[in-house]
Amino acid sequence: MDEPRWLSQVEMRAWQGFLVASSLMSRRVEQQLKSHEGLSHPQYEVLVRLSATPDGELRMTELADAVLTSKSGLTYQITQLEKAGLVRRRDCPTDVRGTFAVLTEEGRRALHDAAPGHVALVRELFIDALEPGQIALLADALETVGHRLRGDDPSPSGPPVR
Amino acid sequence: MDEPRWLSQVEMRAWQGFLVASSLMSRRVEQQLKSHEGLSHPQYEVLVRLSATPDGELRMTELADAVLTSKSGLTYQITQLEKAGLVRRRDCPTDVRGTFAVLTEEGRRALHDAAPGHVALVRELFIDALEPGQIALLADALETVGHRLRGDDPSPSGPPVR
DNA sequence: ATATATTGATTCGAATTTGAACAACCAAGG
DNA sequence: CCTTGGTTGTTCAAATTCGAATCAATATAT
Repeated sequence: MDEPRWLSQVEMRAWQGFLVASSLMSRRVEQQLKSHEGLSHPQYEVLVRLSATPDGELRMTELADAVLTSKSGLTYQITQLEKAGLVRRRDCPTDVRGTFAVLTEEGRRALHDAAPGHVALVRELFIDALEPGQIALLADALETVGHRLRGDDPSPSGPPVR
Repeated sequence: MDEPRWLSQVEMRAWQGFLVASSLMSRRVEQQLKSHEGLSHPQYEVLVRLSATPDGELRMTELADAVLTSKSGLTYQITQLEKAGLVRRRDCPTDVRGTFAVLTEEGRRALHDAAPGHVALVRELFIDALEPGQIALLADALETVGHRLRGDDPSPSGPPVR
């Protein structure tokens, strides 16, 4: 790492743009959700994931992976959501250690109520700021980056020695 | 807002991709910086901004705006950096209320040491994952989104009446 | 069967973030 | 001059995040 390849101007713009967009978008989404249904963004994501499931339930670890948070972070959020009545915990019948997070009816309603405003904001600040062609390219590019970040990666930087 | 326009599949992919990339990238960068020079990402950004200045100093409010953090958040980080000896505070001569954050020599060295590893990570996970053409498109798209988020916006939704 | 390793979820402490409240101060107009 | 409004940075409490440690239970291997 003696002589690093610095970023070109356009690479810098992309990276800076990414940081700025991430940071500002995150705050706007957070504020919007909090002011509407009193949800945090992580909480909203939890509800979305649960609702996307046939039974409205998911194991804690699976859910933590899905919403990209630590296990302890999810424990905290589920506790909050449980206090709010939007989710409840259910013990796993086949594994005593396991716990399901289950979407309640009230949780489903909260999501139903929060979704339109949330989508409207995302559309206003993100989607509608861009040309349709840009959206498609963004989707591809960001998914590529996501794969590399996840590690389901064809070559992290030269093939793994195995 | 009675009947919201939901996201199309490709719009969903773009948005999800953005969330995933933001979240994972943020964590990776954080870990990398912390393990190398013991800096957090916000702290690194502070050092970068200060070093980009002729005198290596910036008013607190300006700096807070530059690194996209709240004023109180910056106060906290500068205090941390001051404890670490990488930054010091200097009272503004012309405005008693004002404070400059000033990069110390040690701070400059810490940035100098941390930068290569940081850039290498950004390159590995973000830049080098993409084709040059994708980088350029990302740069444009994300800057557009950034402008809208900042509000220096030609049309938040319909041109301003002026 | 029994020892060993792995997994599932929670608890805990430390670090960080935000917005509101605050105190002191500058700037401008009357 | 002096009031009025906006600015500057900090303090404060509350919420949230993470990783390490923990404890129990399960899976695996011998």
